[in-house]
Amino acid sequence: MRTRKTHQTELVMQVVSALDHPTAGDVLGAVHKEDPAISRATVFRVLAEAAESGELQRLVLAGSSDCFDVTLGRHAHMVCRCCGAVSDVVIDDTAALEQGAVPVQGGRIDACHVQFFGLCPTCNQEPN
Amino acid sequence: MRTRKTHQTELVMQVVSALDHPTAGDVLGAVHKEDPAISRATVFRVLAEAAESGELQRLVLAGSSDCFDVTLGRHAHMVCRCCGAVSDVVIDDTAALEQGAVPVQGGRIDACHVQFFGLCPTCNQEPN
DNA sequence: TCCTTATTGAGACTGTGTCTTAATTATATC
DNA sequence: GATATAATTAAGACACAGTCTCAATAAGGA
Repeated sequence: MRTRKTHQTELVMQVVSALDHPTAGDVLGAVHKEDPAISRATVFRVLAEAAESGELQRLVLAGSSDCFDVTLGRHAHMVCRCCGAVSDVVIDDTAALEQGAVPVQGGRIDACHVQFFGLCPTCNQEPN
Repeated sequence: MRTRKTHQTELVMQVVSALDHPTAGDVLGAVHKEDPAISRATVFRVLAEAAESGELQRLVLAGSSDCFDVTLGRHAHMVCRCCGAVSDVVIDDTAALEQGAVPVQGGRIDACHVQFFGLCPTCNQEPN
């Protein structure tokens, strides 16, 4: 757990809140606009610790790099197949899906991860 | 499309069929037991091309490196949270889930990716 | 057998994420 | 306000998965 309040951590957390589902790289870019002296390791470390402590949610997505989300409640995500943007999706409970799932070789299912692909609002309105 | 039949491609495809959901690294390891002269680039390239042509399915999973599957039909996968092994899971149609999904910021949902986590048969039987 | 060109091997390169270590600095205590 | 100490940081090495380039090799048709 983090015991001291530092300029670096404050800035990272502020930037994460300001951006929409940023990757660590996105956060690093935005942080560097404010203070280029902050190191890459610090940004990755602060994000990892915030995710660890539950202050943020780390989104581990198929085919994208990890994103960070300030919305903590259970919800799913959509990855735009045009620009890669990640956005929130409200879904029904997946209990039924999990109930109906049969592990062919056996074993036990614990959890279910659902992720959508599609077009974000911006790309959906473009002529292509 | 591949027009020539080579020793390297034959060995890679044979190894993929023999293994269960191998990663490119797994395939490389197994290929090297037979012929250490085959290069990493060749293994990655052959796998990518086979996936591209539909001969194999590339599984892009959240939190794991890509795996290759000789089973082509639509099915889901379970990742063992103990050993990381990937195994097949038969699931119900996800159309209902997709129907009930609401993109909070708007946009359009195209596809749905479902992935399970749990214990593979082996890890499920261990005392821990 | 010879030629053409598809395929390969080697290794550079990229992106994402982690780890190590010495230097810095936030905060408690005086 | 000054000092001590231990948490935090900066820098950069490292690891891993995957891609790309390009000269060398070899498959298969003529």
